[in-house]
Amino acid sequence: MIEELKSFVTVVEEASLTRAAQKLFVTQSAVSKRIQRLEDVLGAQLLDRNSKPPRATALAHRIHEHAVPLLAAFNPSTITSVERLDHGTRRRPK
Amino acid sequence: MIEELKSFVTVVEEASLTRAAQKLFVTQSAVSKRIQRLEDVLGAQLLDRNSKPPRATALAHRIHEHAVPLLAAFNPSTITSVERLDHGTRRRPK
DNA sequence: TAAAAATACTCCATAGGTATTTTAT
DNA sequence: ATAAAATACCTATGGAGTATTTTTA
Repeated sequence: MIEELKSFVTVVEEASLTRAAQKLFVTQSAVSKRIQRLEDVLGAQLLDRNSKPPRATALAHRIHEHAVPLLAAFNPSTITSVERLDHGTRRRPK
Repeated sequence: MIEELKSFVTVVEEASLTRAAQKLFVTQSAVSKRIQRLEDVLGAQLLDRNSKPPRATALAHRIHEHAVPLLAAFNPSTITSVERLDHGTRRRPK
């Protein structure tokens, strides 16, 4: 889930599926499909494919704006040591 | 992906996995696992399970704060008609 | 002991990789 | 012509349901 969101953010910032894929250590195909999936649930376009590299739409920028702070909250460095669960915090299966 | 995030938000707001599951039209089991998945990627707890219903952690509230505006951006009503792709906007396979 | 959450198990959908085709420059 | 993105195809993974067990109150 975070991966999908991170992919989107990376694509917008790199303005390139290929470069985003490299940064994310996945295939260009995978990134392409992740964006398409997002577009499908949105029912709207995130990329304008009439140019190459594709240009992020206004909607994409709006979402990007909110996605970045969320990803930051997910960043390990923003998590305090007391919150971190290294071991045995969750009930263990017997 | 949005579903997973929406589940988290719903759980925090309902303060109950069962009620969240009902609202989301999925199983309590599914919601439980979605939260656990998020906790795993975070490496931190989102819920304090020492009480019932479980209480959202500070981290959970921090993430919730950012997740809500993002979900709003994903809401169809915030998408303009020109952005919306009803048909034939994406290149069609021949 | 009753209600809620976690788990074990199974099944199927789908995310991702490879190879290829299509498209923009 | 060439580099980038989209697609077809296939496979493995993991997400979701059911049934059950554990746990809090």
